[in-house]
Amino acid sequence: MAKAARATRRPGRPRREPAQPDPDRRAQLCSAALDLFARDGFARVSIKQIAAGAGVDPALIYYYFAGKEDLFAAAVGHAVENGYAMFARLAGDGDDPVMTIAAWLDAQEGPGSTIPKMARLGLDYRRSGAAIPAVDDALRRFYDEERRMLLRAVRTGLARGLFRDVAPGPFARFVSTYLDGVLVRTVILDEDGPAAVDRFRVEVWRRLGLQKPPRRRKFIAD
Amino acid sequence: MAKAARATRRPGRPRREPAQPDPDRRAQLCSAALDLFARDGFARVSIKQIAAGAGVDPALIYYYFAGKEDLFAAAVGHAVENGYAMFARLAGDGDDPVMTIAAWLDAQEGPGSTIPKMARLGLDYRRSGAAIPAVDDALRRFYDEERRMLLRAVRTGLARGLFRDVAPGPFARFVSTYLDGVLVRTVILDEDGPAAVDRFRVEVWRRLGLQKPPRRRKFIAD
DNA sequence: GTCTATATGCAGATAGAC
DNA sequence: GTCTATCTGCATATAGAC
Repeated sequence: MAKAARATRRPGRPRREPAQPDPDRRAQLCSAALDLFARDGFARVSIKQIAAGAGVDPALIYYYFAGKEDLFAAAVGHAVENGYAMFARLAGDGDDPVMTIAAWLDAQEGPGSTIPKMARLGLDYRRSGAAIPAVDDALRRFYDEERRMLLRAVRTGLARGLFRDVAPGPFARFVSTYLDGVLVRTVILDEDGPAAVDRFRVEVWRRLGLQKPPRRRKFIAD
Repeated sequence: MAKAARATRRPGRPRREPAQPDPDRRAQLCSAALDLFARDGFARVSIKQIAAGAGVDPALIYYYFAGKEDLFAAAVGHAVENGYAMFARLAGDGDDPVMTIAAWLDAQEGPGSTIPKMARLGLDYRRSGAAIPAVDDALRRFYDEERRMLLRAVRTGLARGLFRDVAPGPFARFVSTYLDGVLVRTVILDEDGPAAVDRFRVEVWRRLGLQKPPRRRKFIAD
């Protein structure tokens, strides 16, 4: 730590992170790291594994990142970007609140989806005891954005008279929380995640005063 | 298991696990390990930490257990024993289904409670990719027993005409799943767990057709 | 930018004294 | 039973060649 004043950014000597070597490679490493971190947890994943997953040498990781923690933070940031793009796609999908909510429910499952990945990353990170401001921010922003998208869909549906009267805030919280519970049961008890989401979809539709939920969409949100 | 004819258990030479040195110490080690595994996860906890937590030398762990995994399995088994005792206490508590369910809800929060501990252990274990039959069985038995206790309480309440008509199976699953979701939100978003449980209690009481939920009990189930 | 070679440290595990 | 001393291996991380 160069005490502060000016010393933090010497022009001539490029520092580890600020230099922009190969953005594609960086993204590739983030993506490989993200998959492994989300699946096995920070402590169980080695730099070697991540490098192997990306098809490069372990030492290269240290060219792009200051260390394992820095890579983790970057991977979480990468996931948040994915999430933002997904939420935008869901919300903009014809601006139909019913379809938005249906597509969001469909995005809850499958190991490739960003939503369960973020939940796993977040659980693991919180339990690590580590405090990385960039990760704290990223997690908060992700869940804030998800909530905003949901609230907007519910309010739009209410305004158009599509939904029975529900309180958007509590409703959004209820639905999000339940789906996190589904994730837990799926992991711990090896239950059928998609089936659990399907059952819940019926409950959600009932609460919104809608008819039978639409057939499961083929559309992969993520 | 002494399945294999005789070879597994030579009488003269005491093997690592079958010997029964000091049951109290063994339980103490399980308990210390349980707390740490549940809090930080298997991979982040070192034998050294566990020994320090129990106030003994790390080498002693290997006198009582065959290794870290064996200790983990024993700790999970220990937690299941705690859980059984707790469920029995909840169910036998005056045989009042309303109080049983209320006490069970109260037991959902607090890091000392076995229920969230089991959830954390289970999540961590499943993600580790390890396959330890003893742990698989223990997890299944814990959740089976919890479910049995819940179902019994609901059915008793229905039989006595205390509850509005609900389907016991789906209801039990719904409540358990939601509470797992509360755990996740509590950990990831640092939400107020007890407050979330209190809110949910209102919803549960409404579904059961009961009046205002009772005040939070002082009784610590665990 | 990417790799080879290597330093360093710590965690799991064992042998053996007491 | 419990501890001291120690071995082993792997993971993070760096130095430097290409």
